[in-house]
Amino acid sequence: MKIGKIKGFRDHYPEDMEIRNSIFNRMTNTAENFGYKRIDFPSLELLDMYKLKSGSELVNQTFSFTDRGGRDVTLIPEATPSTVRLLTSRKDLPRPIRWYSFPKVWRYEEPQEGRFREHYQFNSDLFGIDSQEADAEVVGLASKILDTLGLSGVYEININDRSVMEYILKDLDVSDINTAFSIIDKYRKIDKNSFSQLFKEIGVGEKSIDKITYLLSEKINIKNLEKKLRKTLNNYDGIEDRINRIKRTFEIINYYTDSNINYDFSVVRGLSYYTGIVFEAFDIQGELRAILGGGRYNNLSTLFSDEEIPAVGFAIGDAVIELLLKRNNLWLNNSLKTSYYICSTTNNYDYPVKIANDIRNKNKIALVDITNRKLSAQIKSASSYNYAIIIGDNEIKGNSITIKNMNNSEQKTIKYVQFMDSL
RNA sequence: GCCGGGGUGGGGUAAUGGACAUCCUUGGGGACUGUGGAUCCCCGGACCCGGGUUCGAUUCCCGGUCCCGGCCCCA
Repeated sequence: MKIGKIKGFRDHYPEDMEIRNSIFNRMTNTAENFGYKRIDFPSLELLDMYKLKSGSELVNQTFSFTDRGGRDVTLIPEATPSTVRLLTSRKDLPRPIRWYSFPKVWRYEEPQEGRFREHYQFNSDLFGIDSQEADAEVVGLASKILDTLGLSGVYEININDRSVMEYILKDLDVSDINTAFSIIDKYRKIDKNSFSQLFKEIGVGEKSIDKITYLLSEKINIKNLEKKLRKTLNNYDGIEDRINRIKRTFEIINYYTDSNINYDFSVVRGLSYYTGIVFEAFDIQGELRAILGGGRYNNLSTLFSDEEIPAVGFAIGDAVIELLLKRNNLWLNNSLKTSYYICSTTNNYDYPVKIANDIRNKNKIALVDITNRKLSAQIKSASSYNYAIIIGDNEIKGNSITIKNMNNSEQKTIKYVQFMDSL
């Protein structure tokens, strides 16, 4: 009987993993170049960790079960709570703290384009500083990662601020802020009438709805942010400091990337724990769901400890990135390691094994064909490597190797010491 | 959880209520006893699962499952 795999889960074969590794390495390497240190944590956590955070229907969207000890546990649906748990468990860490992680995360939802039940998620966070510099650094790292993957010009980042939105909504006499956020989150998915209707249902007047719609109607250049708010709000002065900070944040982000950065009032993110800046990256053509998302969550730490630790971070799932890279012909292996496939026409492998070892000591790829097949079959196997090295009685006697470049078929026999010196 | 479209060797496909299920490709081997990606030959490998209708089902019907996509939700 054939055993299939579980819905929404993926297998990855070598030809896929080579590229995946190469892409993932570029992402982590960029984070390390920013001074971020890697952490890791269990794939299984207590369900309470997520109940604390939001409660609601979250539990239905996780892979959860009761273990043999009667504990309710879940495969982690996101990295942030675990990251904050690690943070609050160590009081001795010098701040600011820059961490990244690259776990698999799980969500029990119907698979669709760019979404699986298991996926890799790159996360990075900056703890201990609540400032425009910290906000800009994290947005900057996010864009730098996309730039490093070759996506410059293909994406844009849309930024908003939860505290600004809260101020605006209060200024416009909206009382049910949380529901208002979830309506705003739907803005780009539903038509204007339904949008207005939802706001009416929570008792928002038509004038306010018009103003909200006016703000959300388009992504704007940061230069126009103040003007637009002055025109809309009953009282602008109370938000002035916050707007100035955002303007500064945008200025600093310009030092990290040339990509388009917009202010977009419709970006609020689904998570309830965000307190300041929130941002998402999208492909310019708007064909895919968000490439990455993040924001500031200053009070999440209070779920685990008494101390409030400022935090700002973001996450990138591998699924949408993969789609986007493939659409732009960037899903490529950029590993530069040279590879050698050693063919042997004798069944004495002493010399080939020694050669392979020496090559590996030079940090290059080498493997020995130990099949005893005829040479033509071995050469065929070698065709996916950079070089074939042929070893027979002649080479053994002469302390030499015959090396064939598999790209242009050029072949020569040289002394072994000469070959090693050339590596 | 809901809706739509799908499921034939590893990948891509053809046909069929009835006999050994088609072709391409990949893989293994050979023609070629020390030279690959050409050609030719040989070999291996498939009807998603269960039930129903039928003398007989890969084919028709129902259910399930998985895949693709959409909704809900979004970490």
